[in-house]
Amino acid sequence: MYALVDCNNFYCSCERVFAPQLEGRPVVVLSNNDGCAIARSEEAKALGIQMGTPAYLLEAEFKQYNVAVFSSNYTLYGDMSDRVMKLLAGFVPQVEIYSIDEAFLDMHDMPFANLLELGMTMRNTVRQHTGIPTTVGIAATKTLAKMANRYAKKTRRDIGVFWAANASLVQEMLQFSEVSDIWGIGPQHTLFLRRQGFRTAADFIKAPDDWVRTNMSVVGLRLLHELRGIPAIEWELEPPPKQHICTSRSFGKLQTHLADIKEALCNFMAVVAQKLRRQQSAAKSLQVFLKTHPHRTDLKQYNAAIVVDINPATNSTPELIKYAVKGLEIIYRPGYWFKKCGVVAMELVPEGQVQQSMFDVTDRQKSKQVMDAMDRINKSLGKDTVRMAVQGYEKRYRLRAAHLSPCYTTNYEQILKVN
DNA sequence: TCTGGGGTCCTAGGACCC
DNA sequence: TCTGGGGTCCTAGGACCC
Repeated sequence: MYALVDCNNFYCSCERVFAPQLEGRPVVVLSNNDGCAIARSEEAKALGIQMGTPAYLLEAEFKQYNVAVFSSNYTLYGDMSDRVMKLLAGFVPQVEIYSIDEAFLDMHDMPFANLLELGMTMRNTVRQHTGIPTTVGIAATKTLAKMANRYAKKTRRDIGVFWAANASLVQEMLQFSEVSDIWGIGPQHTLFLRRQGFRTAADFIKAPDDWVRTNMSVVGLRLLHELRGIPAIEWELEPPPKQHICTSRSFGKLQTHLADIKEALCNFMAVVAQKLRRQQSAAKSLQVFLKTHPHRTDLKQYNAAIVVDINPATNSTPELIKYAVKGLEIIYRPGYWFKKCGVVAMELVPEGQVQQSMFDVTDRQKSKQVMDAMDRINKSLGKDTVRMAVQGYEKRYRLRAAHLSPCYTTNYEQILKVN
C-alpha cells in the first residue's frame, strides 16, 4: 500500500498559520512577479477564482470580497514543507518527497487493519505541530493513492482520509473519477480518450493493453497497470541529480539597456551556479535566452537564445558569469523592450570528474575553496551576503512583490511577535 | 539493370507534472 | 500597466557508422 499525503492549498495554508485572523477569509497567493493566482483557499475557490488567472483581472473581486492577497514567499513555504516532511518521515519506513506539498509514504509494513487510523493520526499530528491541514489517500499503487487523495477531498472532508481498502471501494473511486482526473492524463489525452468513448477511470481500465500502448506509448501502459492495482512506478527515495538547471524571471518593469539585463542575468547565473554546487555538478554548456513581452503586441518582438560551450566544465560562479555574459552580448539587440531573460545549465557532469584542459590556467583547487567559503557564509548569514560585483545592488529589474509576508521561520528579524 | 541491414547518438517536439 | 517558473520522460526522424 501507498499513501499520498498532500497539504491542502499549501501556500495559502502557510500564510494562514502566521495570520490566523485570516481563518474564514478568502486567501490567494500570486505567482512570481504578482502575475497570476497560483494558490487559493477554499473560500477563494468558492468565489470562482481559477488557478492561473492573471491578477489584474481579479482586482475588482479582491476588493469586493475582501480577499487577502499574498505575493509568493518561497522561503517560508520551503521551510514549512521541511517541517511537514520530517513529521511524516516519523511514521513510516520510507517517504518520497514528491513536491513541495506532497509525499508518497510506504505503507507496506504497516499494520494493515489500521491504515485508516494511521492516516488520521498522521494528519492530526501534522496539523497540531505545523498548523498545516493535509489530506491522505491510501491505495495499492501510487496512481491509485493520488486518486484516493482526490477522492478523500471530494467525499471525506470530515476525516480527510480515504483508503481504497477493497475491490468495491476501488471501483467506487474509479467510477467517480473522470479520465481527466487521472494523474498522468493531461488535456491532450483527455480529449483523445473522451472521443474514444472513455469517460471515467473505470472505463479506461477496461481498455486493451495493445491499444493503449499504440496510442499512448509506454507511459499510458504503465498508467493502465497502476490503475488496475499493479505497481509500475518505482520509488524515488532520493532525487536523482537534475539534468538541466534553469533560473529565469520576468522583469518587474520592461528593460532595454544591456547593463541592466546583464545585472539580472548575472544574478540568475549565480543562483544556477549555487544549485549546481549543491548537487555537486558542473556544466559543460549554458543556454542564455532573452525575450520581449509577447502580450505587448504594440511593441517590436525579439526572442533569442544561444548555447555557449564551457571548457572545462565548471560550477564556479565567476567563471559561469563570464560565459553567460558572453552569450548575452551576442544575442542582445538595442531598441527592444525586454520582459524576461534566463540561463540554463546543461550537459551536467559530476564535479569530481571534470575533464581538465591542457591549457587551463585557472587554479581549480583554490577556486573551489573560494566557492565553498562563499556558500557557507551565505548559508549562515543569508543569501547574497557574499556576491560578485557584477551582480549589482540596484536590481532595477526586480520582481514585483507588493504583498510579501515576512519570513517568519527563517529570519530572526522577521519572527512573529506575540504581545 | 541496379542501391542492405543493423545499430547508436543526437535533437526537436510533444505531453505531462507541481 | 497588467498573463509564473522549473522540471521529466518519450518518440520520431536524421546523421552517421560499419
